[in-house]
Amino acid sequence: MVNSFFGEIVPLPLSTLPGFLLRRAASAMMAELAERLAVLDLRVSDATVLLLLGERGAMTSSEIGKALEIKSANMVPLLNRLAAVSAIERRPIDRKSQAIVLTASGRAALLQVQEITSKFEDDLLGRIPHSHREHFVPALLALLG
Amino acid sequence: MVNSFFGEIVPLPLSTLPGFLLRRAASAMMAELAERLAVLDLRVSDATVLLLLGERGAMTSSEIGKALEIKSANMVPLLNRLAAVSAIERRPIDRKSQAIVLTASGRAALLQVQEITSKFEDDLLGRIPHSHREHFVPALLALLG
DNA sequence: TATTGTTATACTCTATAACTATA
DNA sequence: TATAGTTATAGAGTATAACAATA
Repeated sequence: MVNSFFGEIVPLPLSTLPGFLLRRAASAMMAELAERLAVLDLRVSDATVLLLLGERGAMTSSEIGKALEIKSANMVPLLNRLAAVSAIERRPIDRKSQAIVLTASGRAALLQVQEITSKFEDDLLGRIPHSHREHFVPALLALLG
Repeated sequence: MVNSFFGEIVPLPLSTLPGFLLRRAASAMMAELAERLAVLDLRVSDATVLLLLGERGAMTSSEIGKALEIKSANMVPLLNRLAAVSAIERRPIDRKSQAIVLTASGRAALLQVQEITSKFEDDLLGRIPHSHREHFVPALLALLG
């Protein structure tokens, strides 16, 4: 046995702290989602923008940023990545604002993102026992309330 | 009304996705905890190490890293920060390993950390309606299972 | 005057590679 | 040979400040 100068390593330290568990669960979930989206060469944030545009239709960069809590300065490289693979286009609205719209290729990518994320969300919920499952989303919504 | 070229901004986009909500909730929670711990000039990860040492007693750096899922390379600056404020000491076990132990000052800091985190965890759970509250930790544990 | 989009920059967290000294 | 601790470094997310152009 290695690595036990001071006793056994228990699997989950600080496991009475909901905040600690919440952080761990989110971190593990994000890592798994990132891995699944990697086959599309998309980051989680990239895929989230595609999903948002699919849900809402065309939006400006600042609208996307407000919806997803991404600072406008950080929207620039994100949209540049999506534009670099021709998933989105910037179309002038006036001389100040521009619409971010999905291209045909972007809509095709969105379909794949939707397939991956809906499977992922099913798997995620599926790991929660039935008796607790229906309480999970309401609890998260309450925390965000 | 500003910022609505393309319609109303709804508060929570993609709100049917548990993974998205989990990420948001964890992010908001971490930001709030970081803010509360800032009065002690401690980062969340620093405070977590103090809590772990308080729970387990002396541990090696690699043991702490394994318990908290922190790579050994990233433990170095973390422990350096705690040592810089004299919260911990490195005590040689043999010529290869060293025990990380709380100093008197570290134990005093731990008491303040415990006060802040227990209040924080109470507040966190308190935001979840009674009918869902008891299901929250079991659901998170299931996700981490 | 406030907002949009942008550039530059910096900090935090996390990850890998490589190294030494030792078990 | 495997482990402990360390250094250096890089990627990713996130934050602020400042700016030009426009509403």
